[in-house]
Amino acid sequence: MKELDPLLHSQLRLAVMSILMSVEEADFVYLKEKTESTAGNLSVQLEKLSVAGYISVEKGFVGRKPRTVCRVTEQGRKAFEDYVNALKSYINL
Amino acid sequence: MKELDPLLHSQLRLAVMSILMSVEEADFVYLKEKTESTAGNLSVQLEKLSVAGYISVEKGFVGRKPRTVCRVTEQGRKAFEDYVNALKSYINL
DNA sequence: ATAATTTGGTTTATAACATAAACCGTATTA
DNA sequence: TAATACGGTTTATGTTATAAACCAAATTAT
Repeated sequence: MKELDPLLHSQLRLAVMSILMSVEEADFVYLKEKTESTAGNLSVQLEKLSVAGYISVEKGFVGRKPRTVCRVTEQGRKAFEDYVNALKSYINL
Repeated sequence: MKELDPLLHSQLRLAVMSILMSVEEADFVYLKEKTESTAGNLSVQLEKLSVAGYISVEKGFVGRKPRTVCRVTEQGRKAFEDYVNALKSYINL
């Protein structure tokens, strides 16, 4: 049985990655709404994905309001695909 | 995005359930080998699945050696199927 | 004008969890 | 009879997820 990448095997991080896999880019507010997570939890998990190199996080301003934009990286895309393949050995489709 | 049953969203417990879904019954030693887990970890996770009603655990003896046999329950089977369906909303298959 | 609330977050504290290490009783082997 | 292995359980430890508290800036209400 293959190992399940612990960085992806977490509900919130998986949800974030899942969204980013299908959307080119998404900002903090959008991710928070879509995942129904708290801001604190989301902030922590985005940081982890970012440190792992699975996503890029751009912190900027729109007018004077902060705006954090996330994108999945090539590395993240690959990790996600590997994770899905590993999962298949657990839940025969 | 659907919730992922936290009891199943754990590598070892998922592996155990995955095995039990396809095998009628399996004993402790078999599960330990298949999952490559430590006995301690396996013991703890089996207990959790058992308390949740997802598996039945029969502790008996073969001669004087202990033998623990596990089976998935109807409730467990349903929970596993629900989990798989929930997963599909994360990793579009 | 200023006090209260909202927005967009981060940091810190806490509780749950996974895992490993230590242990136990019985059997077997040296 | 001493050491090792088998089949586990219990306890301790380190991570992890999550929530709570906080912060700065902007907006709304008084």
